[in-house]
Order: sequence, then structure tokens, then C-alpha cells
Amino acid sequence: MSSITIRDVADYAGVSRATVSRVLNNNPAVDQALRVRVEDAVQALGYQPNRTARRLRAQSSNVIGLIISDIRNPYFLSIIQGVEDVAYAHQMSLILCNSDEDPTKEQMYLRVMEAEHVAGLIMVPSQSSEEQQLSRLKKIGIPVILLDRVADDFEVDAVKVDNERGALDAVRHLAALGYRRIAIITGPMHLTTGRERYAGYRSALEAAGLAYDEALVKIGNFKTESGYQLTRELLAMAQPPDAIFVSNNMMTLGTLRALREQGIHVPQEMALVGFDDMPWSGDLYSPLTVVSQPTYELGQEATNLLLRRLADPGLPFRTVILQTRLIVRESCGAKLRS
Amino acid sequence: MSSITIRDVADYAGVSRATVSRVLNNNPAVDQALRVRVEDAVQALGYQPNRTARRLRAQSSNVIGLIISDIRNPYFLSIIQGVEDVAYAHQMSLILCNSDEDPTKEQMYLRVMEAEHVAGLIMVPSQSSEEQQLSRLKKIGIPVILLDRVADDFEVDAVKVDNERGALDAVRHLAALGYRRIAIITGPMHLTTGRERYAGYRSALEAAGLAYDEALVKIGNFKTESGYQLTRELLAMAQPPDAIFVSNNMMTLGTLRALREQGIHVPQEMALVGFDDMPWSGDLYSPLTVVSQPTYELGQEATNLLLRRLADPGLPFRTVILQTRLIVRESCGAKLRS
DNA sequence: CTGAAAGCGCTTACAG
DNA sequence: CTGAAAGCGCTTACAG
Repeated sequence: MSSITIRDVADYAGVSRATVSRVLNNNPAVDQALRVRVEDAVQALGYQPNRTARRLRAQSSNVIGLIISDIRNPYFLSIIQGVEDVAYAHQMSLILCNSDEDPTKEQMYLRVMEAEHVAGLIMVPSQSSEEQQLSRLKKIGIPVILLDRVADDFEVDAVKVDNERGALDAVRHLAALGYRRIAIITGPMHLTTGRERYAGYRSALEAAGLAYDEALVKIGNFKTESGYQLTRELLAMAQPPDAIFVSNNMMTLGTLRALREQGIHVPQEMALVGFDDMPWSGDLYSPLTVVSQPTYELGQEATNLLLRRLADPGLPFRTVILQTRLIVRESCGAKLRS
Repeated sequence: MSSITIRDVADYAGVSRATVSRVLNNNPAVDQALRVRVEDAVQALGYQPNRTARRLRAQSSNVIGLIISDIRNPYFLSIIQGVEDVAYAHQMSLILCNSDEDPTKEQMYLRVMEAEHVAGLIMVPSQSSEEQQLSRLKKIGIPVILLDRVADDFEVDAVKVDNERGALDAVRHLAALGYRRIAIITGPMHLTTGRERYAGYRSALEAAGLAYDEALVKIGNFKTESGYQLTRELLAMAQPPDAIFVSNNMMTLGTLRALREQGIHVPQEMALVGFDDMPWSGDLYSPLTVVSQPTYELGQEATNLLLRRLADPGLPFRTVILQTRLIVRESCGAKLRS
């Protein structure tokens, strides 16, 4: 074990532990000569401050907690990297937890974060209602940044994407290509992501003068299996849709699978636009036209927000909304007509 | 902040802090009546022990460090989940770091882990030589479990997959289907994964009585771009291969892209087998035949190994080798002939 | 079985 | 500008 402590450094340098501590913390009120002696001692001994002791005493910490809702979803990959990169740049480390969409597990991790005295917390809430989320957060005494699923009027800092606008872009694109019966597979209505993407769908329909047909609205749970099932339901209709907008990456994978199983060609017999891009979305069975979220920036932004909050706890709450981008590949059929 | 300390609980229950501590740590030598009183007090106050203080005093911690080499590779998703699940089951939390294939960053995180006094460390070494890895590890005084890239004779605990056997299965499968000019795109030879998969390729060739042609061996860096480039080189040959074995998921994606760009049909004009499965491998442009690693189990096993090591530091080192599984889909052409 | 006391490795008023 | 001393919230020999 690295059992070299501040005391060893102090002895080696011939100063008090207080002075060593001051040098370590860049306290300007230290004589240059002493500073150099301490730095040499640190170097010579390979000393490394014990973060646990520092945290206990200083009542401050340089670790950030990150709780995400489903580690298996590649959506979170770049988000994690975004968080990690800016945390690293600020010399902070990360504790990552996976709530697995389980409010109980989430609650437990919230307590862990508290017990670990993390400086702050970034979290993607699990699939529970907003009131539940809020009440859970109220219980912990740590700055929290909410990510992805978040109502605009929450009393917390948050980062999200303009879901309604993204969905609107997607469906408008489909309408412009001439599709008339556009279905949506959206997420749970108690999640803002499910609700807002659905709202964008309705706006686009209206703007395009297309009739709203409730039979074309399917509500899934953002998992592959649910995309698969709901697509089968859509295909079994007497009058199936001619296009489908699927509101997240995992469900889109399920939709694609269902379509392929039934031998339905995309986009010739069914157009498809998904939400969320993945590095391999262009390499899928049908290269996916997609509403792309700036995931890396989402992670960066959340971390910046947290850093800002830590620096100045009195600031008013802020919600940062990032824009999506429509990436046109083949599944929407745009290239069929050109 | 949760400023309720062990002292508050002691006062409330009318016992000493030592007794509270004993109850908290399930020390059996506590009178039943006192135990109940303490538990009630904990309950009533909503007390939660400060982990930082405990860690400092007890010189032991319940956090596990996990350093992976590239958070953007979906390969690590299930691994992380495997680690997380068993850690969670044992009430341990995770610090996740991403070395990003950068030995300097890795070195820094190693120091962080040490400074954080994590109980132990699971790591996927970055792309450096084994000696470098070893010497870096020697410097830290924490139990380490190596994952994925690891020589069998390392003086550490390790978990890996039988790379040579996996590659052999893949190439033998190709040979059995009648392909004669089978190329390999492998990883860096200073990584065991690159080396061992290459060795499996050679064994399979030999077993099948196929000539070894150095021109058919390409060495990439496990990233998409390199798979793409090397595939183009392969296609530009006077006498291109009739099948390609690609030794990781990211490079396979690059290969697929290159093939599609050149309008080459898989498997009709070129057969393809990849290493690593992904949940969407069957939904790609050509559903991928693949050597699948038990990633979730890899993560579980690594964590179990660590737990075992923590429980008994004197145990001899152990390397756990898990088997791969060949998943036959369409890219290999097996279904063409049936 | 229980408590008083020391101490884990730091930081930070407080004097000087 | 510097050091002696107290203390962060726990755990753990040591007595009894």
C-alpha cells in the first residue's frame, strides 16, 4: 500500500503538515522556498494525498455520480463519454450506477451517492412519474442534474433535447415524401420523451393536413421487444400504415426485425424513420433515416451545468435544450424518388 | 445535508458510539436489547453511515474500480452490466473510468483508484505492451483483475475468452463451406486478442489443408476505420479473397461498409465472419455470422474473481478462460447452400 | 457484553 | 508566512 502520508512529506521537507497541506492545495500564502522544498519531497517520496481523508475533513469531494437508466442501451455510450471527458478535464472522477429502470434500485443508488458524499449527481431518471422522481430527489442533499427525461418546469437543473421539434421534423419529412398513413410507436406517456415525441407527431400531422387516426398510435416501453410487437400489430391492421415513426433506437431495431420477418421491404413497402442515431445505423438491413440526438454534447452539457452549480450554489435553475438533427438515409424512401 | 452522525444515534439510543458501530457492522457480541434500541434509533433518525469516514478508519472500502479501454465500444456494455450486477448484489459500488486506449490517461486513473482507496480494480488494459502493463500495475497496491486482453502467464488474476479457439471455429467454418482464399483482419500483435485470434486463423488453415498467404493477413487497430481501410486493400488485390474473418466488432462494421460501398454482395460475392456479437448483429445489412463472446459472464466472472481475492488475498493467481460460441447467420453463406 | 479513548490522514481556524 | 492543535465521522484494540 502507498502508506506514505502527509506526515512523511512534512518530515522529509522539514516543515509542518499544515504547510504541506497548503502547498498541496495551492494556498498562495506559502513562502516560495518552502513550497519548493515540499514539492521536492512530494516528488522524492512519490506521495499521493489520501482522497478519503481529504474528503472527510474538507467536506468536499471530487467525484461525480452518474446514474443512468439502462446501461445496455448504446444511446448512453456517448453520453457517458461526454460526462467522463469533461469530468476528467476538471480532475474529477465518476461513479457510474445503473438503475436498470428500477425505482427501488435507483433509490438505493441515490442513498449510496449521498453516503459517498459525491460532489454532485447527474442522472437519467428511471421510468417513474415526475412527482415520484422529484420526491426522491428532495430527500437527498446533493446537487442534481437531470438528463434526457425531464419536464421543462422541474425545480432542478436539466439537459434535454427538443423532443417535440425532433419528432415534428421526422414526421414532416415523411409527409413531404407523400406518405398519408403515418404511424407512431412512442414511449410511455408518463415520460417526457414519450409524451413530447408524440406531441411532435401530432403537430406534424396537423401541419401537413393529415387526419389523425388513433389506430396508428402505439405506445411502447422503449425496448426492442416492444417495437417488435407493436409493429406486428400495425402490420396486422386491415389498413396498415405506409410509414412508421419510431421514437427511440431500441424500438426501431424491433420494428426493423418485424418488418424483415414479414418480408416487407423498407422503404419500398414501408417507410421508416427512427429517433436516435447509432454509429451503425447506416449499416443496418435498411440504412436508417433518423432523428439524431447530440449525445456527446448532452453529456458534456450536463457536466458543465453541474460544475457551474457547484461553483455557485445560489444560481437559479436552468434547463438546457439541445437541438436534434434529421439524418436522411434510405429507410424513409427519400432516395427512391430522386 | 444528512448531518446525522453516529453520535446522534448513540445519544438517541442511550448507548456509546462504539455500540452503534458494532450494531451497524453486525458484530455478534451485542446484547439483543441494545441492538434493537440502536436499530430503532437508526430508523427514527434516518441515519446513514458516512462511508468516507468508515473507509478512512477501517482502511477498507466497498467500491470497485473499473477501467475500460474504450467506452464507445458496445462490446463493453454487457461487461459493465455484468460487473455492476454482481457488485450491486454484494453492496459494492462502481467507479468507472475510460482510459480511451491512452496509457497516460490509464496511468492517471490507476493513481486515482489508489488515492480513492478502492477495494479492488477490474481493468481492460489499454493498447500497450504487456510489460508496460505489468510495470504499471506493480506500482499500485491494490488487487487487480485483468479483463479481455491478457496473457495467460501474467502474475495477476484474469478473465478472458479462448480467442484462439474462437477464431479457429470461425475460420474452420468458412473452410468447411468451401472457401479457399480466406483473409483475416486481426488486431495489433502486441495485444493478446490480436495475436491469439491470428493464431486460431493459422491453425484452422492448417487443419483444413489451405495454403497460408501472407497477403491475406491484415493487421488493424480494432477500430471501424481500420476495418474499412484494410477491406479496401483486400478488394484491390489482383486476386482478392473469397471470405474474410474480421477479429472484432468495430472492424467488422468497417468491413461491411467497404463491401457495401463497392456493391459487393455478402455472402454471394464475399463471405464474412466477425468476432463479437452485438444485439443488432442480426439486423445489419448482412446478418452477421459471428464468434460470440459471453460478455455478461465475463463481467460477472471478473467481479467474482475480485471478491474472492479480497476475501482471501493469499490465494494463488488464477486465469479464467470462457468459451466463445459461433452464431451462424447469413454473412458466411451457410444458408446459401442449404 | 460495553464504553472511554486513540487514531485513520487530512484541513483549517487560531495564534504568533 | 508558519505551526500546534482540534476535529471530520467513523472503528477497534483495550479494559473492565
